[in-house]
Amino acid sequence: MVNNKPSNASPDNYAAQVLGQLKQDILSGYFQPGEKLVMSRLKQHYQVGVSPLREALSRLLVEQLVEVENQRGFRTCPVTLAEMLDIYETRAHIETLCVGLAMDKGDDHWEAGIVAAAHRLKKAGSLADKTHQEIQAWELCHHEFHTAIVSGCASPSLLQVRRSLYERASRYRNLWLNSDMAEPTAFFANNREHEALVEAVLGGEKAEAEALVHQHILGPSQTLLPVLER
Amino acid sequence: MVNNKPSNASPDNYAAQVLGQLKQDILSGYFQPGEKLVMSRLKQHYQVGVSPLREALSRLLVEQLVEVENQRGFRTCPVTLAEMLDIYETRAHIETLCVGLAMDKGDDHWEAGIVAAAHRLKKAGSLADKTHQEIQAWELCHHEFHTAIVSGCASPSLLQVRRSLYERASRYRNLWLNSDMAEPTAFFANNREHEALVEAVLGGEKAEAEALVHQHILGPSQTLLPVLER
DNA sequence: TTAGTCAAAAATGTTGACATTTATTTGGAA
DNA sequence: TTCCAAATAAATGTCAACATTTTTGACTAA
Repeated sequence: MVNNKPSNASPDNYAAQVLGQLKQDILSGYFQPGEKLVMSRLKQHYQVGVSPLREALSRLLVEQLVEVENQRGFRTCPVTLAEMLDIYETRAHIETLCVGLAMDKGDDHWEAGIVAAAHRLKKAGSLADKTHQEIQAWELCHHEFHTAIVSGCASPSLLQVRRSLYERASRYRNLWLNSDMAEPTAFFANNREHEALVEAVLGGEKAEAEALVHQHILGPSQTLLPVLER
Repeated sequence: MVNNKPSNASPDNYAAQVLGQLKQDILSGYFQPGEKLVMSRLKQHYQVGVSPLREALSRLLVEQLVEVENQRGFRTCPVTLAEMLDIYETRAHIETLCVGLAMDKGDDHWEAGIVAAAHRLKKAGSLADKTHQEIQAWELCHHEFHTAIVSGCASPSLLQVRRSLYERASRYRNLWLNSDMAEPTAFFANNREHEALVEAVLGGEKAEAEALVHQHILGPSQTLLPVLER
């Protein structure tokens, strides 16, 4: 457990701590799709006992990153083309819904947040010739940009749905980024799309904004196809 | 654990078994909102040990039915007016989205399923003068009716979102049903609404169907207000 | 080479014990 | 009566041990 013994100074018990690590290792591709998660190996790798591991895996079960079979233990969920397409389509619908509601409810403060996030995204530069780490950093900035836009929908339950779907989609994105066929600039939109979206959102052109964001989310799924077809 | 020892004949371990019971007891109101879930008492009540209980509670954590604080254990999530309204609004949006997509994608087989479910709902009769058990049975039939309609959207991830929200909303509905102010006929729509919805869906009137179902889901939330305001 | 059986090894899921933390109670001082 | 500190009781989270189940490997027969 990286010698990070739970104490009063730490708000997380072992289960909560190892959850983050397990999730990261699944989403990043360290554990392969369908891989058996053997307790003895996890114990060694994460330096934590069976009970906290089982608790963390129980949470990942609900988040659909692992599956379990009685007496046969846990394994990472498989990845499939059908699921990837489904997740991306659902994400596009949800994002569109969020943007529309945000535009209905948003105020000046919300608009300022968008402008700031758009600025940061622009400063994050182009994706050409970036390392894997840099691409992940860029994507974080990109995600925060979109999060700023949808934050105006002011619906905790809807935003939670959005977060969960984003996470599940990130596994597919990483699977592709880790492959030898990844070309980041083919997946991630250039800055013109972002500017057009900001313009539509701030200009109150709801139908335009919705169409733009729907395509913005759904479009890149086509790029992921090849990694799931072989 | 009702002497139901896990065996090869049973696909569920203790954690999976007690999960169902715990969830039922939270959603039905046996555990009050904000109630501390004390392990020693749960052990006695469910006749199962700490580990399976913690695993089950870890799953309920993700499903937002319980919350946890390190070293202070688990407790049921509070219920709030704001959350109830948010959940119902999100449900209305999601249901509308599902219906719209189902109408885009549905086929004859899907339509037959709707007609059959509508028939069963009609045979389930009126809600006047029904016992608590009978109301729950009616609601199950009602839910299956709506599920038949949305099933045509053919999106597993979107339907999972729908199921999760329905579950969270059911806690609020039960809270109200258990109160001394419940009048079921005030909450549950009469059969005319259902017939109108079926007519719009099967007639391909998408905008009409979407408007009807949106109101159908969102409307009853007003009835729940009083139980959360005191 | 394939299929089946059996034994050994590995893995799973659970329990009771226990160190630690939190909550409650008791007693004393102001 | 209220507040605070200390003691006690209760609760939490984790672990090693272990019964049970599954998997693997070896062997034999066809």
